[in-house]
Amino acid sequence: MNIFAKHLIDWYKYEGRELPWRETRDPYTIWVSEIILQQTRISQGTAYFHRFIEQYPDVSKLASADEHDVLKLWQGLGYYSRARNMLTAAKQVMEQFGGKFPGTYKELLQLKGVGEYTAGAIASIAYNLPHAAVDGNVLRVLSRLYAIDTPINSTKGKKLFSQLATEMVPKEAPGTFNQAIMDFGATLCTPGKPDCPGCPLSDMCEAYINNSVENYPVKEKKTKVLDRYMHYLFIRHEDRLWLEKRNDQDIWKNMYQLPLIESYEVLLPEQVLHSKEWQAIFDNAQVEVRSVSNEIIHLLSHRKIHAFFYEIQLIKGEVHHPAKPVYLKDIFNFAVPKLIENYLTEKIQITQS
DNA sequence: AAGTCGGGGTT
DNA sequence: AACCCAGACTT
Repeated sequence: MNIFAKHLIDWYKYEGRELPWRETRDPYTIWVSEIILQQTRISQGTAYFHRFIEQYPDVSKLASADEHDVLKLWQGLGYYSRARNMLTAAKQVMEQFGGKFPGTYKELLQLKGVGEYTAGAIASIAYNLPHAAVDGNVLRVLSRLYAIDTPINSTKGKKLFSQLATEMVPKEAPGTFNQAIMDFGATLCTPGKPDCPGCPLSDMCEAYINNSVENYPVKEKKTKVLDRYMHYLFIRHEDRLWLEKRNDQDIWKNMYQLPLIESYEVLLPEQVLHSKEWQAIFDNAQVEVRSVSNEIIHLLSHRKIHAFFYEIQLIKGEVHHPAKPVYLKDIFNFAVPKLIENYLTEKIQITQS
């Protein structure tokens, strides 16, 4: 075994974290944990992991689930394509792999939502196969260890780091090594203020030797954030509220929301009330606009959403909109984006107090 | 190769 | 405000 792997596994033995999904070798359970933890901190994902395994204890249960139920379970976690893809993948396991979770790296890669990282993680942790699992932690650790300037998110960088990681994986303990290097990156070789004095690899770390640890890893690009303006209509009539399902190829696909008037520039309430969209929705109906919320900023990784909530009472007439009236007592059964959840939670509390 | 897709914690 | 988190998919 190479010296890096030896030190990392030794460190892991004493400093590694105890995590729920480390108590099993079941590939389904490990898969669930890996998908949940994509771009997600353990502190945020753990509760979702427990609820997911409780509701869908095996792949056949998940395969026969309703997509909306899975999205509801995923609500608040973000990157909802993960939930939709898991349902697709579960059906793949039932149909293409006869209900048995695929047992090789190549087969794992065929599952929807499983990329190189996740396939390597499952293959190594569940099956002890010698594949690397290169996540953000591994990129950081390797870039420092070898003082590599190639951007980690460039095509060249991905290939290079994947190669390095694969060479480092010891055939004796691939799963243990992959979890060790990830824990090491998450708790010691951290993005800011890494604990170099307490690091068992500092003697061999090129970046530390050059006193340049903070310069690694190198990334190219930055995502530019676009503004979107969402004018949500909280339309009430007696004990019902209008909700619609988002179907477009867009954020929050297949989740529910309040009827929406969207613009790509700032609109005053006066302009919303006189917009074509508004006129089309309410036509000859009689409504009262009870209130308009302040601007609520909802930040996503690549969008800045400016949201406004219009509280509208339908007095009489019809609402011409694909949205359907649902009973207020049922609204929390619908999967909604965090932005909507926050508003509804606050609004219903006020309504009931 | 660049853009899309969430939400939350840390600095 | 910027960065990052057990990334993958689409264009």
